[in-house]
Amino acid sequence: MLSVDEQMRIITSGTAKIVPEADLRKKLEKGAPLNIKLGVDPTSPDLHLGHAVPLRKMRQFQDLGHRVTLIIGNGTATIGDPSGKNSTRPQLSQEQVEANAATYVSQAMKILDPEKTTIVHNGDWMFPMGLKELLAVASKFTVARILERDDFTKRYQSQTPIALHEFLYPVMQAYDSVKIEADVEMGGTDQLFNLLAGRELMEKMGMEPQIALTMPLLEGTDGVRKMSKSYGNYIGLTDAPADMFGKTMSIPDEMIAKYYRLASSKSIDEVEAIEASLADGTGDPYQLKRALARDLITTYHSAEHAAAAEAEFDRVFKENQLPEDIAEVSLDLTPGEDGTVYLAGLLKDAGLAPSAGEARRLIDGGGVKIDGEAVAPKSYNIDAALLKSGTVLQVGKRKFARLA
RNA sequence: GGGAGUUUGCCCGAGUGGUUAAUGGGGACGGGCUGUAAACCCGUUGGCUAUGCCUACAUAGGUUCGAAUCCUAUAGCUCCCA
Repeated sequence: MLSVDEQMRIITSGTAKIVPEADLRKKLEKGAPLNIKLGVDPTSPDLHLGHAVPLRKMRQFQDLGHRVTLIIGNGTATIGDPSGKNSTRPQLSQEQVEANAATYVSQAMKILDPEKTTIVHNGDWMFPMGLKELLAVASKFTVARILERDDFTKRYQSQTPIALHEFLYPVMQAYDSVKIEADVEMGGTDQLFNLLAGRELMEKMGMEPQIALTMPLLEGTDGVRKMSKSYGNYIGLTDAPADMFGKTMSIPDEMIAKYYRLASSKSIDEVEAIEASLADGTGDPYQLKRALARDLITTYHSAEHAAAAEAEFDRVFKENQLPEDIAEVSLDLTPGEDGTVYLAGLLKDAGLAPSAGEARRLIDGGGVKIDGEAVAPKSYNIDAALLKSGTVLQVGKRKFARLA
């Protein structure tokens, strides 16, 4: 094991908050491997880069010789985490949760070291709990304490409903820490309250409290809101290499350093060199972004996929060539009596536009191309001869379809 | 249990009987410039083979020549009292 100082340097890098930092040092000084906890709610079947942030940190812990306990929140997911939400989350069925959990684990293992990872389901102890046990735990918290939580305060003040069961979420998450005897619990900054609840509960139940370690939230590809599937600004860990490349290229320059630090496989020293080069202007943001995209694809797919995705990107966006793989669509091209076909309808049927009306607007806006040629405004009905097998319809820069 | 208020398009938010899918902003999308970045400029933002037709301002009825706007009931939400 590395020295405590060296461990601290690696562990603290990129973190948002460690509460309390001094106690983390004390735990490390004992020399025994620590038990690092991360609870994940399998509310959606796949992970995105934002989820990868704490996983990356945990991997660093593992590389330092510590152990990780990954808690699949099949129990807590039935409550729905109120964190960062201004409304009650929908409660999920057990089947959905189980299915999601399976893919969740396989994706997490692309980052974590399986040898040093224990996976547990908190439903295993949550569901069999009787009212007696629940009350014993819940009685350790006061309503005032739970209401302190920012999300609840805001919702209460903005007259947004808070359902009673939502109060149980931090309580049950805290209980997880007791059950697995966590030394450190990881989470995003929005998890701080939940993590501190764990500290409190452990202490009240006569245990050494865990350390709360939060990671900054990673903003999505818009660079503004946190990465989230519901905002549509996410880079999914299972995204196809081409998508992963494109999405990475679309992040704002200001986010490059953060993405490297929180989500890439680069070491702390490498990240710091990149940060410095961006700060003094010697680093080319465009090239750094490309390199970042390659790094991500290499992690979640392979180096070969990364190279292929990059080549494809250049082909489509630098040279304005057609992509290699274009989905084929079978459309009814039967011309009307005047020898024309309804282009707006075709675009809709091909899935390139949500409605024929939208397709018309796209045509008028110059966003529709046939074999690379822009279609003139108002050409909703076009000569049937223009469309034959192999013809490529394009909407915007990235939506293509080839006629079967 | 009683009372008051509120409910508009993806989101916020104008609009209190009378041309009009309904001001404005955000977001999103398309075009230009670029590096699928930012900034900036332009356009679009209910459906429909469309100089028109249909559906829309929580839901269902009603008043009226005419309703997002008035009335009634129902539902959701919020607050106050108990």
